[in-house]
Amino acid sequence: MVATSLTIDLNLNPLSTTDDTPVREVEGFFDDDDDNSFENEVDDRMACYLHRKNNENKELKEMLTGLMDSYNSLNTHVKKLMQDREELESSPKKRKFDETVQQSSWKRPKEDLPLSGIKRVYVKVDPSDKSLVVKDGYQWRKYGQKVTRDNPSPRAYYKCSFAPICPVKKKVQRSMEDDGVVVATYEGEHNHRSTMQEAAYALANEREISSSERWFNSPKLDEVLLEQMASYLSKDPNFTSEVAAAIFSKISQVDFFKKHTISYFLPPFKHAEGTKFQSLVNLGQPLMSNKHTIILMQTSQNRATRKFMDYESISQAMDGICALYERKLKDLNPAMRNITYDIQDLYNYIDGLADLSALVYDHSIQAYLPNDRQWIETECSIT
DNA sequence: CGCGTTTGACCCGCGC
DNA sequence: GCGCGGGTCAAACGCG
Repeated sequence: MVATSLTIDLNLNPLSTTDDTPVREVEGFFDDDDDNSFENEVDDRMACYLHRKNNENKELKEMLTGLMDSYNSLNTHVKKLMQDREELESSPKKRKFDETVQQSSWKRPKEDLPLSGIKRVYVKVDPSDKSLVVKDGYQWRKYGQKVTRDNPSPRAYYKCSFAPICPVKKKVQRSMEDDGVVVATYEGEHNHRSTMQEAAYALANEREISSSERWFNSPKLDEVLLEQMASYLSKDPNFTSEVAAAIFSKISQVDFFKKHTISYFLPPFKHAEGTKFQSLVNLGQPLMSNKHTIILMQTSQNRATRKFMDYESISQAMDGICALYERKLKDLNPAMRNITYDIQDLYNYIDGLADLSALVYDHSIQAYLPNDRQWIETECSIT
């Protein structure tokens, strides 16, 4: 399993992580029998590299567990506050009314909600926005609106757009206590994925299948996903837990030997609106002391040869470029068992590309800064 | 023209 | 049985 993962999934060229010499040995080209000391050295480096990745993965898991704990405690606290507030504000006269209507699903006490498959969600909204729309990742069809006796604000009734296949309904009404809060009550469980989950699954599948390379003209799932996450996270506190849970569950499934771990699920992309999402992303920063780097490459004049790769650090990006060059060498010289090259050969390869640039994430300004091929060549010589 | 929203009519359960 | 109130239906409406 380990060996398989290394062979198939690692594009990092671990050999180079501690290699200061400009002369490189192309991976897989040395003979199995003729250089055991070199192999041992490689094994050591592999083990060291894997150990580092393992530790990194542990840190990621700890971070996400911490995130979940923080969220859960905060959620509990908020629920308690809301409950206290409701109890405080209900007068003896009103209490009689509440006791009556509690028999309906709408006024059922929160403690009973989980038991009856009813979930209530408080969502912060713009007080001037009267639309009663709560974005939660699912598509809804409004089928009614009523003014209720206890609340001057109308109550909107929605069915899941997959009805009658999906039985879920929701009611949305502005909170009586706070004009800036709407209360969404959900009945039933969806028997399908949300649009958010669809995007996440598609993204995860795409990543697992295509590894590190993607075409420019592929669907912009990242952007869709990020926009949706940002939107939902900024409006629906419950969705935060779902996203966090989804991320945690996905991370747990990812083989830690694969290089695409947290950077794939929490890429440090800047988002103009998603402040809450941004804060979630920032939680990953201690693990992102490396600068996330995107390599943009066009190997020939044909625009179809455009592609991009992303890496967790500049050095890994440089390794990625070297690995591409080494693959090209291997393709050009299939009969040769050993191929060596020096840094000038690599420069020639870089210069021969139709286009090459690197976008390096700068944490201080939370944006990517472009770098030309001259800069890449310099970095290659350092790495 | 299709699809989602609006809105008045209707249904139903509950309390009196 | 009647009235009340929440929930649902479906025709009308409006928008892209």
